Amino acid sequence: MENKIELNNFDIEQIANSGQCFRIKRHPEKENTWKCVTKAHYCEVTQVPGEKEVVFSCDPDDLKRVWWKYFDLDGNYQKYINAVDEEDEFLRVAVSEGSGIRILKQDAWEATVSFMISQNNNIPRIKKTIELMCVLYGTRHEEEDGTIWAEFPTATQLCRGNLENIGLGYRDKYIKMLAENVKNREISLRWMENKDVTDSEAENYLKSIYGIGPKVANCIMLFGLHRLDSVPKDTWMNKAIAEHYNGKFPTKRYEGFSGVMQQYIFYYMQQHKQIEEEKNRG
DNA sequence: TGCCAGGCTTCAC
DNA sequence: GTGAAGCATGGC
Repeated sequence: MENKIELNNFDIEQIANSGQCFRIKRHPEKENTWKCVTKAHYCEVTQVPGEKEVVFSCDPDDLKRVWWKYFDLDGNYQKYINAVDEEDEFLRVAVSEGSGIRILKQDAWEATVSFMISQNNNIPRIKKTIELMCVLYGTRHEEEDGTIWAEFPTATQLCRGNLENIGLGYRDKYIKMLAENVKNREISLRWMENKDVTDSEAENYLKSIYGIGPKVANCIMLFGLHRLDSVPKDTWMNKAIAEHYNGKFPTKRYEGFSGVMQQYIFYYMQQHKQIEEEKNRG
């Protein structure tokens, strides 16, 4: 079963490389194809770079129920792009280079653990560690064609596993405590999915968790709770804000979706970091 | 090889 | 409330 649809402002490669998720992987054999997992669902997404046509390998029901929401396909990203300040040359370029990015609606639990791991860490290593965690402790599945994949481990599964020596470094104690507290229901992430909960209430609750500070809290809010006004400030965002915004990003101007603008900037910074490194290598 | 990474906790002040 | 040290470890 297969679904072929045309999408605007959707680029699976940009999404995979935008640093908001760590489990979308390029298929090693199928051209222009990416392997995606969320909760207990697996899908292969195929798109020729620059083309609007996108093929989802899942059945139509899963596309509608699961992946449509995951990729935020009801979101009007052209509206966000049109809102960019014309005089903001930096943001205009960043948006034009990452116009296929969408803010994924990831599972809140997975986002919380993933971004806890991400602190003071590099993206290749984050991906590797999360993959190992999934393979070791997550529920495994096999597709009809033999593809094997694993769910992100639940809190209970993580409590059963050994979290040392899988590359977590000093963060293992944060994950261990979080998993135990979620398992014992002393910490709950679901209540923050309620729209009546304000962003600052969610942020303060997240920051009260051992191992979560302002940056990780905002990542969880943006990528796991789809609170689009959250702006995570990591070393790259801080660099961009210092160089182009005199130390203060105009969140007010982009009220309601400033986190989307943040993502265009983060992606731009990542892309140009790579370009600079390649230049330096010759 | 040494510096850096989608930072946080702890402690001094 | 602010500032600085310490943290594990792989990527480059």
